[in-house]
Amino acid sequence: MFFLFDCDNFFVSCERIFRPDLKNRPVIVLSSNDGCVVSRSYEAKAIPIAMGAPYFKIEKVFRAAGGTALSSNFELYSDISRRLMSLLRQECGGIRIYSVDEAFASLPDDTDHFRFALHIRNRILKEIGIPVSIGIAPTKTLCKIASSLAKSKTFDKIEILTPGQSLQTVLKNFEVKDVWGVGRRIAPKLNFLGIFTALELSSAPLKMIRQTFGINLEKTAMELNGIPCQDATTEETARSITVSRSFEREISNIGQLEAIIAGFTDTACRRLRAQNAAAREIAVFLKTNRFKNPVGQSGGSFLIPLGGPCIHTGHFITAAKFGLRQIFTPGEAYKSAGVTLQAIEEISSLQSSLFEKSILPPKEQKLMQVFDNVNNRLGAHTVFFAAQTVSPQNFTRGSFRSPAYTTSWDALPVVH
DNA sequence: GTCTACATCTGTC
DNA sequence: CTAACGGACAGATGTAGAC
Repeated sequence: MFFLFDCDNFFVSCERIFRPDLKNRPVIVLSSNDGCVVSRSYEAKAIPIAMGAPYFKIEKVFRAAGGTALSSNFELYSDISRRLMSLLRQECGGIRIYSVDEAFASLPDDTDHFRFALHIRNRILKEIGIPVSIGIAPTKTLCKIASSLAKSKTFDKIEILTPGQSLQTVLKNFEVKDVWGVGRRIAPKLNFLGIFTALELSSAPLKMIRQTFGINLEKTAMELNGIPCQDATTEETARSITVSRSFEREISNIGQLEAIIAGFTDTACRRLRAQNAAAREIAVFLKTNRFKNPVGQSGGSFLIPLGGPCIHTGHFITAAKFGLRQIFTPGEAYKSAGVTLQAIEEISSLQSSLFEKSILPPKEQKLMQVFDNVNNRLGAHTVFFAAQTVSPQNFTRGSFRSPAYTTSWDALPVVH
């Protein structure tokens, strides 16, 4: 059986650990630039505040209801997430992290599933302070449904789904648009074909589903029938690493963009090395404001090969700047930009190719190791590349950010 | 025509 | 006073150019 551990209102729950005064009150967390609502307490959902709503549109009604809005504090959330995942790893063995607040695990049939789930739920609540819902089922797609049922419970928040009559009833009452893997484009098409519920999708002819929608939806349909198509509770290294931001104000200055791109490249490379991995490509992209000009969106992306696996921030910055110049149009005002590292491999499994130049020169490895060590020990930007002359604070907004409670001594509140 | 590389789209949290 | 709409990931798909 698969288990899905899914935190309730994760970002809001993280904030509440250090702000007990926010309990039982409407609280939301905003995306960067305080743009959109990305996490809502139950009280905020009840107002109602929609997921993804632009803050400026709901601010009035939210404040009138006595709500508290916070800027997102990813340093805090990822630290809480790390603790949570290591607890799960300790309890379940191998886990598959699906997002900051979600992980799958697989457990033998002879365990008492409910009892085990309850044990973990209580441990996380007590030791980390976050409420989690747990969905248990023979496939991951059914786990998703189980966990959404668990969330609507008021007590225990654990749901087990096993094939049989009761599962049929659950699927019959579950809208197909809410099934994992069915999004805003596929749902209407399914509806057009007379498929409105998860049960109808599970009993549709597999061949037709495959021909019309592709292999992924076929797998989804099979998983609804209890046939696992996605295995894997094993951890894997990332296939790609992206760092991107939208800016508070639009930017048309190439020099400024270069510095920002260099900064993105630096954080991407640090994440790359933290996984003991190397990348062979970096892609750069620019975007104009899609809300100002919904048609004729300009910008674009450019992919640059490094000529072999690479871990050296300097090489990536040089490549990224080159890529930026390929897509930059003078006079254009850009609203967001980013870089992504691709063709990633674990360093341990690197094979040297006859046609590639020297694989990871030892000097470079040593240099980056020292670079990372200094920054890890003495603080994030103790040493940095000269190309990177701006910090994110200079071009993004976050007016209501909470302190770095778990990662900085200075941020701890003084208790008298 | 078919293959390949690439940008873009789709879906998820 | 006005304007103000995320970020990260995987994987599929559409298409222009190469063969």
